[in-house]
Amino acid sequence: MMTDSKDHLRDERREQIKRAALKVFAQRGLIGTKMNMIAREAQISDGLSYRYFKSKEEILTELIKEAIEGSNEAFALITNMPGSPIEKVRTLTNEILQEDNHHFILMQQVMLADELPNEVVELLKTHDSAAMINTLTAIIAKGQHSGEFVEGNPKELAMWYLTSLVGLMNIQKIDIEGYQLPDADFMMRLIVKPNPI
Amino acid sequence: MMTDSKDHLRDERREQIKRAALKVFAQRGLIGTKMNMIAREAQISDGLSYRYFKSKEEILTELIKEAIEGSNEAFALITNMPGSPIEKVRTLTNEILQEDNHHFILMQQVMLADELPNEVVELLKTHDSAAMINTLTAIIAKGQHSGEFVEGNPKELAMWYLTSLVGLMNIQKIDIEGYQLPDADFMMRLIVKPNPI
Amino acid sequence: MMTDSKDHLRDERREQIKRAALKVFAQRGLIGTKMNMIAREAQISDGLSYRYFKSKEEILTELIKEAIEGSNEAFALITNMPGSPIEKVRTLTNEILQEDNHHFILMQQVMLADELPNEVVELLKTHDSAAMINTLTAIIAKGQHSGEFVEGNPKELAMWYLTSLVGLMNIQKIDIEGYQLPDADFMMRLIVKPNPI
Amino acid sequence: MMTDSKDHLRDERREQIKRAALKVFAQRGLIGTKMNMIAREAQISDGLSYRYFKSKEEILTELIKEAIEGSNEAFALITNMPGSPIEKVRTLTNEILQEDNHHFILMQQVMLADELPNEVVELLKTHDSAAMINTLTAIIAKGQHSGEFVEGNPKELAMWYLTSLVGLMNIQKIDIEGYQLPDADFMMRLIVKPNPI
DNA sequence: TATGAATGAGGTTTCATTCAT
DNA sequence: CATGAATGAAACCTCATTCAT
Repeated sequence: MMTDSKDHLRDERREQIKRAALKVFAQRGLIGTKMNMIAREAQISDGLSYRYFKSKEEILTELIKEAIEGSNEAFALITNMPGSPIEKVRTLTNEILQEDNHHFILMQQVMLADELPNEVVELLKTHDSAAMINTLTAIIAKGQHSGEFVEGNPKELAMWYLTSLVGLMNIQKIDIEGYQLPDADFMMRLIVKPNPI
Repeated sequence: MMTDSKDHLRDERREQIKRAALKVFAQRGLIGTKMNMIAREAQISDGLSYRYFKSKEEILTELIKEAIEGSNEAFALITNMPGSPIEKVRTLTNEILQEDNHHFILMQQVMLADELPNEVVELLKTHDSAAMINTLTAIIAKGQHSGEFVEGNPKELAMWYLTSLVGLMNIQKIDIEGYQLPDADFMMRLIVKPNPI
Repeated sequence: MMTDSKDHLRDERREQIKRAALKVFAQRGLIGTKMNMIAREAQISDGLSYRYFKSKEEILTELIKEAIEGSNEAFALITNMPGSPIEKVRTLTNEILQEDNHHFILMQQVMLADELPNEVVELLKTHDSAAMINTLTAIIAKGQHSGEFVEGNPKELAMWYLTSLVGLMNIQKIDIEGYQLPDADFMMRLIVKPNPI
Repeated sequence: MMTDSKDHLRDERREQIKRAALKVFAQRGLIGTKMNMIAREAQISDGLSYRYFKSKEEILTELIKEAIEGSNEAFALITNMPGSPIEKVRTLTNEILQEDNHHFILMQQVMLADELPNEVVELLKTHDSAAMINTLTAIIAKGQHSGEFVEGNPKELAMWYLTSLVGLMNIQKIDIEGYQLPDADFMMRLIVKPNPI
């Protein structure tokens, strides 16, 4: 039907705008991102975004919804996957350390911001960053039992590991000659017990 | 004397405003920081900052000047101090991991920003973030020779270590129940060769 | 009595401030004049003017009152003085062309301004710049009869002469190397019939 | 073509804003002119000027550029034109005494101002108000030789004549019932030797 | 639907006025 | 009385949003 085609086109546009917005939000921050930057990145005119989104706020809200979903999925994945704690942490780490993973940066910016749209605040309650930490805490505790992970308060280890990882993602935006992200095993040295030879 | 007392008061005020501004800049970013936030944080009226600083830009510029000096000092310190590479890295790490160390966060924001005041751009040329990395690279290379540090491209290790550390500082602003920064030795697991038992 | 001495001191201060204000108003215009400029010119602190005048507006109002009085006096003088029309115009011209005659410049600025304090507006009604022109018109008409002045509509001649003169006063503020005001006889060439030889 | 039409519209708007600004600057002075006055005069919203000019300063700078060009042209004109000194001065005088000639008033305000944008200061160096005076001085000297002009220091005569003329332009803004500018020959009485009969 | 010009609320800065010392 | 630091309303400027084409 006609409508389907129309809807399809409309969805394409929305995705195009969201992709552009995510990139700019991640690079410039929530306030540093101007609507005309999003428009330029999406190669559309200044006014067009408003046919697809009510406001800058709405774009942000949708992006955060996706980010939360992505994050929840990532944690569901490692909760449910088979394998040793080390393998689970490696999977999670690789998930986060993707070159084009802007969602985690966005989440971080959102958590740092203080004046958020109400709807975003509501969304964040469904996310409970503590849940992420608790999941990882459980895995680490298990790994400690099996002797794979270093000793220490598992919750603290989880928080330190996650914040290091997310911080690293954030910092990668700085333009340093020849910089590339480390691989998962480098970061995992923080919590994995060294191989006794 | 009168003059001394006046000058003293003036300097106190300037410091008060800079302290407030540093805190807000670190939390909200360069653009996200509004002058009225600085004023509120410093508990003064909106207009008063302008008796002490020509503009928001001038406040930022002074803060960055201090941040660069602090960073340069930290690296000079570990370059000149006696001791093993491990001890040097531990000193540097502790220097960075101070609860109230907003300067590194500010530096990071400055390096991420795209439209900086000219004077700040000039200042940054005197800083050369590469210098920081090179200093650490040399120490790591030496530590690799003496077997203290893990193998791998020393420059890459330096960059990864520094960005993890700075990212961690940045992320600590997020309000997580019971979160405190890790100590130096936790982070140093990233590059220090484990003690063979 | 004590009070007399106090009042005397108070009046001195008021004069000092008014002198300073007149100078600055004439140089910088009504809006261009900042209260701190007046204070600096009067060599007093920023706040002190407010012990002697309710506001910037009040200072201006008093200055204009004086300017109007001065202008009225000048015209009364030439109306009543004995002598030929030429001598009367010369007296008036010299009155205006005084190096330190800021009052005429102030009057002009006031007449150009559009947002004036109400009280000033009231004052201006007592001045009626037309009165000045009418006085001069009468003198010129008389001088035309006696053959001293050039032909033409006497009112127009009066307006042109006065505006040239006042404009000249205004322009003298421009810093031109070696500039000094012309004397009365130069300006009077505009309306005085040349001496037949 | 599309682009041409767009550019054309843009230029029209810029001209509209400049016209409005010139009128207001001439009437209210550099500091007395508020952006909202320009907007109201141009019948546009407060923010729109900023799509066409970076700042109030830029508007002023462009206007001054034009004023300087106009002034330079006027003096080039009389330098190069054939004719007697009297005819040259008449041409110049008529050039200045145009009802809608706000440029000379603007120039005067600029020369009176004390805090000018840097670029304007640079521009003024290309203008050298002394050049204007020197040009006129030369013409007057020549006219004195041929007996057309009155005796006296030609440079002084030039300065007095010009300042009277410009001051007159400035003063015309005052709203006097039935006032109109004099013609060139009236003003030229200041320096032209009277016709002996 | 798509454009980009236009609007106006909000952030930055200035300065008349007040107030603690 | 005198000072100059402090205040806050108003001016300059930016940018999210609307609207004419």
